[in-house]
Amino acid sequence: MELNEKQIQIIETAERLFAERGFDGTSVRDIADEAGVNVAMISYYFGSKEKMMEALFELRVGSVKIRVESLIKDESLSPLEKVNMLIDEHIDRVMQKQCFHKIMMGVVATNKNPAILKAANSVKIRNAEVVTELIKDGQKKGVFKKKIDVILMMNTMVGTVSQTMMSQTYYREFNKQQDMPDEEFELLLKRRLSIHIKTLFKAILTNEA
Amino acid sequence: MELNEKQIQIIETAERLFAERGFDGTSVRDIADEAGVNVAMISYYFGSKEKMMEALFELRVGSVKIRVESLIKDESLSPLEKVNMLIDEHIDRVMQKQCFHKIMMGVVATNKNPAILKAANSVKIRNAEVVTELIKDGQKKGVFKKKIDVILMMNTMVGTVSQTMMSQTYYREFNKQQDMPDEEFELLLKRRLSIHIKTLFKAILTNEA
DNA sequence: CAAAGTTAAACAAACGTTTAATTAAAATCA
DNA sequence: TGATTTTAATTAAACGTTTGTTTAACTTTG
Repeated sequence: MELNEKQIQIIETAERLFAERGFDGTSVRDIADEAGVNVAMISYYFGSKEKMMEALFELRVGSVKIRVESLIKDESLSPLEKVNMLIDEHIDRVMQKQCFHKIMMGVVATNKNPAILKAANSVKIRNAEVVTELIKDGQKKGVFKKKIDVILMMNTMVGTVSQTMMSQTYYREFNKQQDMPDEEFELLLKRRLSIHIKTLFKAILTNEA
Repeated sequence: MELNEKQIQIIETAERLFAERGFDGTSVRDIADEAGVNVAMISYYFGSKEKMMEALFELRVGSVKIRVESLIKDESLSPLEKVNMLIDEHIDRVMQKQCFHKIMMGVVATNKNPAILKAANSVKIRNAEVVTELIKDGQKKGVFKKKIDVILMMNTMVGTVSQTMMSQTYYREFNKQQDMPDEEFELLLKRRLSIHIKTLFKAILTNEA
Protein backbone atom coordinates (compact mmCIF):
# COMPACT_ATOMS: atom_id res chain seq x y z
CA MET A 1 0.00 0.00 0.00
CA GLU A 2 1.38 3.35 -1.11
CA LEU A 3 0.99 6.13 1.44
CA ASN A 4 0.95 9.85 0.61
CA GLU A 5 2.04 12.61 3.00
CA LYS A 6 -1.35 13.16 4.57
CA GLN A 7 -1.91 9.47 5.12
CA ILE A 8 1.38 9.17 6.97
CA GLN A 9 0.51 12.23 9.03
CA ILE A 10 -2.78 10.61 10.04
CA ILE A 11 -1.14 7.26 10.77
CA GLU A 12 1.55 8.79 12.94
CA THR A 13 -1.00 10.75 14.92
CA ALA A 14 -3.00 7.57 15.38
CA GLU A 15 0.14 5.74 16.44
CA ARG A 16 0.80 8.24 19.20
CA LEU A 17 -2.77 8.19 20.47
CA PHE A 18 -3.09 4.40 20.29
CA ALA A 19 0.06 4.12 22.38
CA GLU A 20 -1.29 6.58 24.95
CA ARG A 21 -4.88 5.37 25.17
CA GLY A 22 -5.10 2.02 23.41
CA PHE A 23 -6.87 1.22 20.16
CA ASP A 24 -10.40 1.08 21.58
CA GLY A 25 -9.66 4.01 23.85
CA THR A 26 -8.97 6.27 20.89
CA SER A 27 -11.82 7.53 18.69
CA VAL A 28 -11.45 8.37 15.04
CA ARG A 29 -12.52 11.91 15.95
CA ASP A 30 -9.63 12.19 18.42
CA ILE A 31 -7.24 11.17 15.67
CA ALA A 32 -8.79 13.48 13.08
CA ASP A 33 -8.76 16.46 15.46
CA GLU A 34 -5.13 15.98 16.48
CA ALA A 35 -4.05 15.40 12.89
CA GLY A 36 -5.99 18.46 11.79
CA VAL A 37 -8.12 16.67 9.22
CA ASN A 38 -11.79 15.87 8.81
CA VAL A 39 -13.15 12.65 10.35
CA ALA A 40 -14.27 11.35 7.00
CA MET A 41 -10.70 11.35 5.72
CA ILE A 42 -9.91 8.25 7.75
CA SER A 43 -12.59 6.19 6.04
CA TYR A 44 -11.76 7.86 2.75
CA TYR A 45 -8.09 6.95 2.88
CA PHE A 46 -8.03 3.69 4.80
CA GLY A 47 -11.58 2.30 4.59
CA SER A 48 -11.94 1.89 8.32
CA LYS A 49 -10.27 2.43 11.68
CA GLU A 50 -9.25 -1.23 11.74
CA LYS A 51 -7.66 -1.06 8.30
CA MET A 52 -5.78 2.10 9.29
CA MET A 53 -4.28 0.07 12.12
CA GLU A 54 -3.20 -2.57 9.62
CA ALA A 55 -1.65 0.14 7.43
CA LEU A 56 0.30 1.35 10.48
CA PHE A 57 1.51 -2.16 11.12
CA GLU A 58 2.56 -2.61 7.52
CA LEU A 59 4.39 0.73 7.52
CA ARG A 60 6.39 -0.10 10.65
CA VAL A 61 7.12 -3.79 10.11
CA GLY A 62 7.68 -3.80 6.37
CA SER A 63 11.10 -2.16 6.57
CA VAL A 64 12.65 -4.37 9.24
CA LYS A 65 13.02 -7.82 7.66
CA ILE A 66 16.03 -7.27 5.43
CA ARG A 67 18.63 -6.03 7.90
CA VAL A 68 18.37 -9.02 10.23
CA GLU A 69 18.73 -11.71 7.59
CA SER A 70 21.66 -10.02 5.85
CA LEU A 71 23.38 -9.68 9.21
CA ILE A 72 23.20 -13.42 9.74
CA LYS A 73 24.92 -14.19 6.47
CA ASP A 74 27.94 -11.97 7.22
CA GLU A 75 30.83 -14.45 7.48
CA SER A 76 33.30 -11.99 8.97
CA LEU A 77 31.46 -11.99 12.31
CA SER A 78 31.61 -14.61 15.06
CA PRO A 79 28.33 -16.11 16.36
CA LEU A 80 28.58 -14.15 19.60
CA GLU A 81 29.22 -10.92 17.73
CA LYS A 82 26.13 -11.58 15.64
CA VAL A 83 24.02 -12.23 18.73
CA ASN A 84 25.29 -9.00 20.27
CA MET A 85 24.41 -7.10 17.12
CA LEU A 86 20.92 -8.57 17.17
CA ILE A 87 20.55 -7.32 20.74
CA ASP A 88 21.58 -3.76 19.84
CA GLU A 89 19.43 -3.91 16.73
CA HIS A 90 16.42 -4.85 18.85
CA ILE A 91 17.07 -2.20 21.51
CA ASP A 92 17.42 0.50 18.87
CA ARG A 93 14.29 -0.57 17.07
CA VAL A 94 12.13 -0.59 20.21
CA MET A 95 13.48 2.64 21.65
CA GLN A 96 13.15 4.46 18.34
CA LYS A 97 9.56 3.34 17.81
CA GLN A 98 8.31 3.19 21.37
CA CYS A 99 4.73 4.09 20.52
CA PHE A 100 4.47 1.34 17.99
CA HIS A 101 5.84 -1.26 20.36
CA LYS A 102 3.43 -0.22 23.09
CA ILE A 103 0.59 -0.71 20.62
CA MET A 104 1.93 -4.10 19.57
CA MET A 105 1.95 -5.26 23.17
CA GLY A 106 -1.71 -4.35 23.42
CA VAL A 107 -2.54 -6.09 20.15
CA VAL A 108 -0.78 -9.28 21.18
CA ALA A 109 -2.28 -9.25 24.69
CA THR A 110 -5.85 -8.89 23.44
CA ASN A 111 -6.31 -11.31 20.56
CA LYS A 112 -8.40 -8.77 18.66
CA ASN A 113 -7.24 -8.07 15.10
CA PRO A 114 -6.48 -11.47 13.51
CA ALA A 115 -4.73 -10.03 10.45
CA ILE A 116 -2.15 -8.17 12.54
CA LEU A 117 -1.80 -11.02 15.01
CA LYS A 118 -1.04 -13.43 12.20
CA ALA A 119 1.52 -11.11 10.63
CA ALA A 120 3.17 -10.42 13.98
CA ASN A 121 3.37 -14.12 14.67
CA SER A 122 5.00 -14.88 11.33
CA VAL A 123 7.63 -12.21 12.02
CA LYS A 124 8.29 -13.78 15.39
CA ILE A 125 8.59 -17.27 13.93
CA ARG A 126 11.04 -16.15 11.26
CA ASN A 127 13.13 -14.36 13.87
CA ALA A 128 13.19 -17.45 16.06
CA GLU A 129 14.27 -19.58 13.11
CA VAL A 130 17.06 -17.18 12.19
CA VAL A 131 18.33 -17.08 15.76
CA THR A 132 18.08 -20.86 16.05
CA GLU A 133 20.30 -21.24 12.98
CA LEU A 134 22.75 -18.76 14.47
CA ILE A 135 22.86 -20.69 17.73
CA LYS A 136 23.39 -24.00 15.92
CA ASP A 137 26.29 -22.43 14.03
CA GLY A 138 27.84 -21.31 17.31
CA GLN A 139 27.38 -24.77 18.77
CA LYS A 140 29.02 -26.37 15.75
CA LYS A 141 32.00 -24.05 16.20
CA GLY A 142 32.17 -25.05 19.86
CA VAL A 143 31.68 -21.54 21.28
CA PHE A 144 28.12 -22.02 22.50
CA LYS A 145 26.70 -24.49 25.01
CA LYS A 146 24.82 -27.58 23.83
CA LYS A 147 21.39 -27.12 25.46
CA ILE A 148 19.92 -23.70 24.83
CA ASP A 149 16.26 -22.70 25.02
CA VAL A 150 16.11 -20.20 22.18
CA ILE A 151 12.55 -19.06 22.87
CA LEU A 152 13.15 -18.35 26.54
CA MET A 153 16.31 -16.51 25.61
CA MET A 154 14.44 -14.37 23.08
CA ASN A 155 11.67 -13.77 25.60
CA THR A 156 14.27 -12.43 28.02
CA MET A 157 15.58 -9.99 25.45
CA VAL A 158 12.18 -8.82 24.24
CA GLY A 159 10.68 -8.83 27.74
CA THR A 160 13.52 -6.92 29.36
CA VAL A 161 13.52 -4.23 26.69
CA SER A 162 9.72 -3.85 26.72
CA GLN A 163 9.56 -3.72 30.48
CA THR A 164 12.35 -1.16 30.63
CA MET A 165 10.84 1.01 27.91
CA MET A 166 7.43 0.98 29.59
CA SER A 167 8.79 2.00 32.98
CA GLN A 168 11.62 4.30 31.95
CA THR A 169 10.18 7.27 33.85
CA TYR A 170 10.30 5.15 36.95
CA TYR A 171 13.85 4.03 36.21
CA ARG A 172 14.82 7.67 35.88
CA GLU A 173 13.31 8.57 39.23
CA PHE A 174 14.85 5.61 41.00
CA ASN A 175 18.33 6.52 39.75
CA LYS A 176 17.69 10.25 40.36
CA GLN A 177 18.38 11.33 36.79
CA GLN A 178 15.41 13.67 36.27
CA ASP A 179 17.67 16.62 35.57
CA MET A 180 19.45 14.80 32.75
CA PRO A 181 18.40 15.85 29.21
CA ASP A 182 16.00 13.44 27.51
CA GLU A 183 18.34 12.44 24.70
CA GLU A 184 21.24 11.85 27.06
CA PHE A 185 19.08 9.69 29.32
CA GLU A 186 17.85 7.62 26.39
CA LEU A 187 21.43 7.00 25.29
CA LEU A 188 22.39 6.01 28.82
CA LEU A 189 19.43 3.68 29.06
CA LYS A 190 20.23 2.03 25.74
CA ARG A 191 23.86 1.55 26.70
CA ARG A 192 22.95 0.00 30.04
CA LEU A 193 20.32 -2.22 28.49
CA SER A 194 22.82 -3.37 25.89
CA ILE A 195 25.46 -4.30 28.46
CA HIS A 196 22.88 -5.93 30.70
CA ILE A 197 21.36 -8.19 28.05
CA LYS A 198 24.73 -9.08 26.53
CA THR A 199 25.88 -10.21 29.97
CA LEU A 200 22.77 -12.35 30.35
CA PHE A 201 23.17 -13.89 26.90
CA LYS A 202 26.81 -14.62 27.46
CA ALA A 203 25.87 -16.52 30.61
CA ILE A 204 23.24 -18.51 28.74
CA LEU A 205 25.27 -19.18 25.61
CA THR A 206 28.91 -19.60 26.56
CA ASN A 207 30.89 -21.53 29.13
CA GLU A 208 32.89 -18.51 30.27
CA ALA A 209 32.47 -16.81 33.65
CA MET B 1 -14.25 -2.92 50.19
CA GLU B 2 -16.18 -6.06 51.16
CA LEU B 3 -17.27 -8.20 48.22
CA ASN B 4 -20.19 -10.63 48.28
CA GLU B 5 -20.46 -13.75 46.14
CA LYS B 6 -22.21 -12.09 43.23
CA GLN B 7 -19.78 -9.19 43.15
CA ILE B 8 -16.85 -11.57 42.91
CA GLN B 9 -18.62 -13.50 40.17
CA ILE B 10 -19.04 -10.28 38.18
CA ILE B 11 -15.47 -9.18 38.82
CA GLU B 12 -14.00 -12.50 37.71
CA THR B 13 -16.06 -12.47 34.53
CA ALA B 14 -14.87 -8.93 33.87
CA GLU B 15 -11.29 -10.00 34.55
CA ARG B 16 -11.48 -12.72 31.92
CA LEU B 17 -13.06 -10.45 29.31
CA PHE B 18 -10.71 -7.53 30.01
CA ALA B 19 -7.78 -9.87 29.49
CA GLU B 20 -9.23 -11.14 26.22
CA ARG B 21 -10.44 -7.85 24.74
CA GLY B 22 -8.99 -5.03 26.82
CA PHE B 23 -10.83 -2.63 29.13
CA ASP B 24 -12.26 -0.37 26.43
CA GLY B 25 -12.90 -3.36 24.17
CA THR B 26 -15.25 -4.89 26.72
CA SER B 27 -18.71 -3.42 27.26
CA VAL B 28 -20.60 -3.61 30.54
CA ARG B 29 -23.28 -5.51 28.63
CA ASP B 30 -20.74 -8.15 27.59
CA ILE B 31 -19.75 -8.58 31.22
CA ALA B 32 -23.33 -8.68 32.47
CA ASP B 33 -24.38 -11.21 29.84
CA GLU B 34 -21.46 -13.57 30.50
CA ALA B 35 -21.89 -13.27 34.25
CA GLY B 36 -25.64 -13.90 33.90
CA VAL B 37 -26.73 -10.71 35.63
CA ASN B 38 -28.53 -7.53 34.62
CA VAL B 39 -26.48 -4.61 33.23
CA ALA B 40 -27.61 -2.32 35.99
CA MET B 41 -26.02 -4.54 38.62
CA ILE B 42 -22.58 -3.26 37.69
CA SER B 43 -23.45 0.33 38.46
CA TYR B 44 -25.49 -0.81 41.44
CA TYR B 45 -22.62 -2.74 43.02
CA PHE B 46 -19.54 -0.83 41.93
CA GLY B 47 -20.79 2.62 40.91
CA SER B 48 -19.19 2.47 37.49
CA LYS B 49 -17.19 0.34 35.10
CA GLU B 50 -14.03 2.21 36.11
CA LYS B 51 -14.63 1.60 39.81
CA MET B 52 -15.27 -2.07 39.13
CA MET B 53 -11.80 -2.20 37.60
CA GLU B 54 -10.39 -0.65 40.75
CA ALA B 55 -12.23 -3.24 42.84
CA LEU B 56 -10.65 -5.97 40.72
CA PHE B 57 -7.24 -4.46 41.28
CA GLU B 58 -7.81 -4.24 45.03
CA LEU B 59 -9.00 -7.84 45.15
CA ARG B 60 -5.94 -9.19 43.36
CA VAL B 61 -3.20 -7.00 44.80
CA GLY B 62 -4.43 -6.70 48.37
CA SER B 63 -3.42 -10.23 49.32
CA VAL B 64 0.14 -10.24 47.98
CA LYS B 65 2.09 -7.77 50.13
CA ILE B 66 2.61 -9.82 53.28
CA ARG B 67 4.36 -12.92 51.95
CA VAL B 68 7.23 -11.07 50.27
CA GLU B 69 8.18 -8.95 53.26
CA SER B 70 8.06 -11.85 55.70
CA LEU B 71 10.26 -13.85 53.35
CA ILE B 72 12.95 -11.19 53.46
CA LYS B 73 13.16 -11.24 57.25
CA ASP B 74 13.76 -14.99 57.41
CA GLU B 75 17.30 -15.28 58.80
CA SER B 76 17.71 -18.98 58.05
CA LEU B 77 17.98 -18.31 54.32
CA SER B 78 20.98 -17.05 52.35
CA PRO B 79 20.58 -13.98 50.12
CA LEU B 80 20.72 -16.11 46.96
CA GLU B 81 18.11 -18.51 48.36
CA LYS B 82 15.84 -15.54 49.05
CA VAL B 83 16.30 -14.19 45.53
CA ASN B 84 15.48 -17.61 44.11
CA MET B 85 12.34 -17.79 46.22
CA LEU B 86 11.28 -14.37 45.00
CA ILE B 87 11.66 -15.62 41.43
CA ASP B 88 9.48 -18.68 42.04
CA GLU B 89 7.00 -16.55 43.96
CA HIS B 90 6.71 -14.20 40.98
CA ILE B 91 6.38 -16.98 38.41
CA ASP B 92 3.65 -18.66 40.45
CA ARG B 93 1.75 -15.44 40.94
CA VAL B 94 1.78 -14.48 37.27
CA MET B 95 0.96 -17.96 35.96
CA GLN B 96 -1.84 -18.42 38.46
CA LYS B 97 -3.46 -15.06 37.66
CA GLN B 98 -2.63 -14.75 33.97
CA CYS B 99 -5.75 -12.77 33.10
CA PHE B 100 -5.06 -10.20 35.76
CA HIS B 101 -1.47 -9.72 34.65
CA LYS B 102 -2.49 -9.28 31.05
CA ILE B 103 -4.87 -6.54 32.16
CA MET B 104 -2.19 -4.88 34.24
CA MET B 105 0.12 -4.74 31.25
CA GLY B 106 -2.59 -2.89 29.37
CA VAL B 107 -3.24 -0.51 32.26
CA VAL B 108 0.43 0.35 32.64
CA ALA B 109 0.96 0.72 28.88
CA THR B 110 -1.94 3.16 28.45
CA ASN B 111 -1.73 5.67 31.30
CA LYS B 112 -5.50 5.68 31.66
CA ASN B 113 -6.74 5.02 35.19
CA PRO B 114 -4.61 7.17 37.54
CA ALA B 115 -5.83 5.49 40.73
CA ILE B 116 -4.71 2.04 39.59
CA LEU B 117 -1.51 3.35 38.04
CA LYS B 118 -0.56 5.03 41.30
CA ALA B 119 -1.27 1.91 43.32
CA ALA B 120 0.62 -0.31 40.89
CA ASN B 121 3.58 2.05 41.01
CA SER B 122 3.70 2.06 44.80
CA VAL B 123 3.70 -1.75 44.79
CA LYS B 124 6.58 -1.71 42.34
CA ILE B 125 8.56 0.81 44.38
CA ARG B 126 8.14 -1.17 47.59
CA ASN B 127 9.24 -4.34 45.80
CA ALA B 128 12.31 -2.60 44.40
CA GLU B 129 13.21 -1.30 47.85
CA VAL B 130 12.86 -4.73 49.41
CA VAL B 131 15.02 -6.34 46.73
CA THR B 132 17.58 -3.54 47.01
CA GLU B 133 17.92 -4.25 50.74
CA LEU B 134 18.29 -7.93 49.98
CA ILE B 135 21.04 -7.24 47.44
CA LYS B 136 22.88 -4.95 49.86
CA ASP B 137 22.77 -7.70 52.45
CA GLY B 138 24.28 -10.15 49.97
CA GLN B 139 26.98 -7.64 49.08
CA LYS B 140 27.82 -7.11 52.74
CA LYS B 141 28.21 -10.86 53.16
CA GLY B 142 30.48 -10.92 50.13
CA VAL B 143 28.38 -13.34 48.05
CA PHE B 144 27.05 -10.74 45.58
CA LYS B 145 28.92 -8.48 43.17
CA LYS B 146 29.41 -4.80 43.99
CA LYS B 147 27.71 -3.06 41.07
CA ILE B 148 24.23 -4.35 40.41
CA ASP B 149 21.42 -2.57 38.55
CA VAL B 150 18.44 -3.74 40.58
CA ILE B 151 15.81 -2.23 38.30
CA LEU B 152 17.18 -3.79 35.13
CA MET B 153 17.45 -7.10 36.96
CA MET B 154 13.81 -6.86 38.08
CA ASN B 155 12.78 -5.84 34.57
CA THR B 156 14.41 -8.99 33.25
CA MET B 157 12.46 -11.17 35.66
CA VAL B 158 9.12 -9.43 35.13
CA GLY B 159 9.66 -9.03 31.39
CA THR B 160 10.72 -12.61 30.77
CA VAL B 161 7.77 -14.03 32.68
CA SER B 162 5.24 -11.70 31.03
CA GLN B 163 6.61 -12.34 27.58
CA THR B 164 6.58 -16.09 28.13
CA MET B 165 3.06 -16.10 29.56
CA MET B 166 1.73 -14.05 26.65
CA SER B 167 3.25 -16.28 24.01
CA GLN B 168 2.93 -19.67 25.68
CA THR B 169 0.81 -21.10 22.89
CA TYR B 170 3.61 -20.23 20.52
CA TYR B 171 6.22 -21.77 22.84
CA ARG B 172 4.16 -24.91 22.90
CA GLU B 173 3.99 -25.12 19.11
CA PHE B 174 7.68 -24.41 18.67
CA ASN B 175 8.62 -27.21 21.08
CA LYS B 176 5.93 -29.51 19.63
CA GLN B 177 4.15 -30.12 22.91
CA GLN B 178 0.54 -29.63 21.78
CA ASP B 179 -0.41 -33.17 22.79
CA MET B 180 0.76 -32.60 26.36
CA PRO B 181 -2.06 -32.00 28.90
CA ASP B 182 -2.53 -28.33 29.85
CA GLU B 183 -1.58 -28.75 33.49
CA GLU B 184 1.53 -30.73 32.69
CA PHE B 185 2.64 -28.13 30.16
CA GLU B 186 2.12 -25.31 32.63
CA LEU B 187 4.23 -27.12 35.19
CA LEU B 188 6.95 -27.73 32.61
CA LEU B 189 6.87 -24.08 31.58
CA LYS B 190 7.10 -22.87 35.17
CA ARG B 191 10.03 -25.19 35.89
CA ARG B 192 11.93 -24.09 32.81
CA LEU B 193 11.22 -20.42 33.50
CA SER B 194 12.43 -20.87 37.06
CA ILE B 195 15.72 -22.48 36.03
CA HIS B 196 16.21 -19.96 33.24
CA ILE B 197 15.77 -16.86 35.38
CA LYS B 198 17.77 -18.26 38.28
CA THR B 199 20.65 -18.88 35.89
CA LEU B 200 20.42 -15.30 34.65
CA PHE B 201 20.29 -13.88 38.15
CA LYS B 202 23.22 -15.96 39.29
CA ALA B 203 25.24 -14.52 36.43
CA ILE B 204 24.27 -10.98 37.39
CA LEU B 205 24.64 -11.35 41.11
CA THR B 206 27.53 -13.71 41.84
CA ASN B 207 31.10 -14.18 40.66
CA GLU B 208 30.68 -17.88 39.99
CA ALA B 209 30.68 -19.39 36.51
C1' DC C 1 -14.28 19.39 -17.22
C1' DA C 2 -13.08 15.17 -14.81
C1' DA C 3 -10.79 13.25 -10.72
C1' DA C 4 -9.31 13.65 -6.18
C1' DG C 5 -9.64 15.88 -1.93
C1' DT C 6 -12.33 17.95 1.76
C1' DT C 7 -16.24 19.27 4.33
C1' DA C 8 -20.42 19.49 7.68
C1' DA C 9 -24.14 16.86 8.57
C1' DA C 10 -26.55 12.79 9.27
C1' DC C 11 -26.74 7.68 10.25
C1' DA C 12 -27.70 3.73 13.02
C1' DA C 13 -25.54 1.17 16.51
C1' DA C 14 -23.28 0.74 20.82
C1' DC C 15 -21.81 2.86 24.83
C1' DG C 16 -22.07 3.67 30.26
C1' DT C 17 -25.40 5.02 33.34
C1' DT C 18 -29.99 6.07 35.51
C1' DT C 19 -34.70 5.46 36.36
C1' DA C 20 -38.77 3.62 38.21
C1' DA C 21 -41.19 -0.50 39.01
C1' DT C 22 -41.04 -5.13 40.90
C1' DT C 23 -39.43 -9.06 43.51
C1' DA C 24 -36.83 -11.19 47.35
C1' DA C 25 -34.90 -11.03 51.77
C1' DA C 26 -34.41 -9.23 56.40
C1' DA C 27 -35.96 -6.88 60.28
C1' DT C 28 -39.59 -5.30 63.24
C1' DC C 29 -43.50 -5.77 65.89
C1' DA C 30 -47.89 -7.81 67.64
C1' DT D 1 -45.18 -17.47 65.04
C1' DG D 2 -47.35 -14.75 61.58
C1' DA D 3 -48.19 -10.25 59.67
C1' DT D 4 -46.09 -6.02 58.46
C1' DT D 5 -42.66 -2.87 57.34
C1' DT D 6 -38.08 -1.83 55.70
C1' DT D 7 -34.25 -2.74 53.20
C1' DA D 8 -31.77 -4.94 49.48
C1' DA D 9 -31.64 -7.10 44.99
C1' DT D 10 -33.16 -7.36 40.34
C1' DT D 11 -35.36 -6.05 36.23
C1' DA D 12 -36.65 -3.90 31.53
C1' DA D 13 -36.71 0.30 29.59
C1' DA D 14 -35.03 4.68 28.64
C1' DC D 15 -31.38 8.30 29.01
C1' DG D 16 -28.09 11.19 26.63
C1' DT D 17 -23.43 10.50 24.53
C1' DT D 18 -20.23 8.78 21.76
C1' DT D 19 -18.98 5.49 18.48
C1' DG D 20 -17.41 4.29 13.36
C1' DT D 21 -19.08 5.10 8.98
C1' DT D 22 -21.62 7.21 5.02
C1' DT D 23 -23.69 10.72 2.38
C1' DA D 24 -24.02 14.48 -0.58
C1' DA D 25 -22.52 18.94 -1.48
C1' DC D 26 -18.49 21.65 -2.27
C1' DT D 27 -13.52 22.89 -3.39
C1' DT D 28 -9.19 22.10 -5.24
C1' DT D 29 -6.13 20.05 -8.49
C1' DG D 30 -4.43 18.27 -12.93
